[in-house]
Amino acid sequence: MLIGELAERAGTSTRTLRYYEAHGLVRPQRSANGYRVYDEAELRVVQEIRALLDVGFGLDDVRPFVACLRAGNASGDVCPDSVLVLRRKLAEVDDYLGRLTAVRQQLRTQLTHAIAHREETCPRRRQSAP
Amino acid sequence: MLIGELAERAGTSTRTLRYYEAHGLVRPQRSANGYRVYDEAELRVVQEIRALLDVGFGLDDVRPFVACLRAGNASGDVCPDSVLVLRRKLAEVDDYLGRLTAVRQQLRTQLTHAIAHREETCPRRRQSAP
DNA sequence: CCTTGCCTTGACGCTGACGACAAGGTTTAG
DNA sequence: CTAAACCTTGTCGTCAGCGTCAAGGCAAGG
Repeated sequence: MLIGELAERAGTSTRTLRYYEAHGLVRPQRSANGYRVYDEAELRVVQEIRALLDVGFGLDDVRPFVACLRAGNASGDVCPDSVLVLRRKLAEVDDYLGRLTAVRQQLRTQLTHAIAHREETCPRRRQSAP
Repeated sequence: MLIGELAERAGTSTRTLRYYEAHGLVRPQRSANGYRVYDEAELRVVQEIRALLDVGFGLDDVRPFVACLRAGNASGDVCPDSVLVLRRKLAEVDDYLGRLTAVRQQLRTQLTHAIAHREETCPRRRQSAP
């Protein structure tokens, strides 16, 4: 399988696949003319990468999952290193959820405050709300 | 007040203040020698900008709030344009909260799945958990 | 032979909010 | 006279995950 086919089957671009390779996540063979040749297993790997990136992982976070897949596991998350990353990410998400909730609360407070002061002076505002 | 003093009082850098000016958020006068001269009101403006950026706003979002302050209002969020931005941001935050919650759920699922398959083959793993 | 359609490496662009420098002018204190 | 401590504009670097040319090689069909 050449890079174009893999890109299409994985729903990405060739640029993306070369980028992953440059970062050590995908290792194709090379044919005599220098073309990248991928085997079927790499499709799984690329799909795993895409799924994790979509969820908010970085390329560095993805490495253990790829290694886990390459080690012959059916899914990339059953290895200890992957679990560590999963735990860390879950903690990050929880933390971010907390801060985002606080932000949301502040926004609501500001909104109610703003609406309570609707009648105050505003720039170029002459119409009054019914 | 010169740029250094404002930066210190606002808890930012001079670079930041020049950046805000380049983006039309702060308008200092100039003294004879070309130095930027800020009046007291600009401190409030800069503080408003910082507060909003901390909460996740972009510089473009901040503009209506600054205009509102300049229009003589005690706080920057009481003007209609500011309220629009607040509403939009609240919606964005809500949306992001939803997706983040879904991600969190997926992470938890993956974790339990991974732990359930602890005994499977993993790269360089010889010790068994007690 | 020529075109089409793959593939290769290399290098710049993008987004946002600045940090970090460079090279120089001004003012004040000693 | 000079050093210190301000200030000015300008430009490049940062982080991430690519998009987007550019310039060229290789293979197959007409």
